[in-house]
Amino acid sequence: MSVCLLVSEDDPHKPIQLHHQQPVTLGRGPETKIKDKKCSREQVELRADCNRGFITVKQLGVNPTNVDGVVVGKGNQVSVKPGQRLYLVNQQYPYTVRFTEDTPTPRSAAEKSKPSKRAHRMSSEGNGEKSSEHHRMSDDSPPPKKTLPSGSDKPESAGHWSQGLKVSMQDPKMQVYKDDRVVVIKDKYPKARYHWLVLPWDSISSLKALRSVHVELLKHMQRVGDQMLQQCPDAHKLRFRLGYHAIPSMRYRCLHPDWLLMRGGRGLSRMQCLGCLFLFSHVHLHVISQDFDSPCLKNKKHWNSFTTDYFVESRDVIAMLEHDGKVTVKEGTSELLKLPLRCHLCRQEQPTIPKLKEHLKTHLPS
DNA sequence: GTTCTAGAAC
DNA sequence: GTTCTAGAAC
Repeated sequence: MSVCLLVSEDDPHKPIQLHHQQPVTLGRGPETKIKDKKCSREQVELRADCNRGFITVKQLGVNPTNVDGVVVGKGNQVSVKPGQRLYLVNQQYPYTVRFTEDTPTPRSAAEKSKPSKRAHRMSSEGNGEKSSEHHRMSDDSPPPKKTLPSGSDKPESAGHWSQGLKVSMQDPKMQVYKDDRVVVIKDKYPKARYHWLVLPWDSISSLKALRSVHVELLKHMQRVGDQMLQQCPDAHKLRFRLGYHAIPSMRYRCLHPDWLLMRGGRGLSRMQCLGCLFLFSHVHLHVISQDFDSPCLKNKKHWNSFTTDYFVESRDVIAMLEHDGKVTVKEGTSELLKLPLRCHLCRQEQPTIPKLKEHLKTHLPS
């Protein structure tokens, strides 16, 4: 496993080593050589995710900690990746993070005993939870733990400012399946009788970001999707499709409560907060029954995103990746969302959504 | 008058 | 992504 180094930019002291998922509190003191009273002795809590290559920074002190000029805010938490600059307090004391291969430095007892493997969760978030080790699907798990609906896991604090896909995927109540690589959740707004999302723990921002190295993961996602059908009581009478939206639809929206303060007049839109952007941009496989019998299917965009080439079959994505090493999305794909409403089964055009819904009933299995 | 959509706001 | 709503369509 790699290690994380926090490198001081202006008054160089030895880089501070952060171990995977071990919280470290930093502030005024001999370790940073910061004497500025504006900086609390416990200014920030840092936690590195050495597998994914970022750290989370929680501001503990009263005065502002910044990441690239954006205020974190007391009690809030953001992620910092290599290339970003963390200012401990008041735009001063810049640090960057670097991930390097393991050094001979003695490792913690917790880490010594285990082989290097991926972690199975995103960084922990939230309201001052001290440790999530007990319910993290941890590195030292015996062979991939595969579970169907698990009520036993302790819910992880969702964090007061983030919501959406990431929270759903980490909330055990939402999970219908999980293993060491993926988690399956029910879509919060299902567009059919059965609508699951298969999400990799490793965040991939969009189809564009996929490369050959992802082939195995995508094949696994498809297998897991197929597994969902096998345990679906209506699988024999409903048709299903497994695929991706050509352009990711899960929007990332900054939900920091003090977003206005963070903007600091820099014109940062709610859609551009780096911490949130990272958390919300996430490729997901739709496993959806073809009845489209759902009150959540409300408009043309919903319909066309599942019934035109905007919806790319999982096997096509995998084939493209194997053949070309990447996935290309045809120009004009977003225009497909505006096409007239056409029944996916008999191709009959329907004037409105309510009429389409009436029509779909004629195709439902008796 | 009601139904429905598209676009803005979130 | 959802919700809200003005105004188009009927």
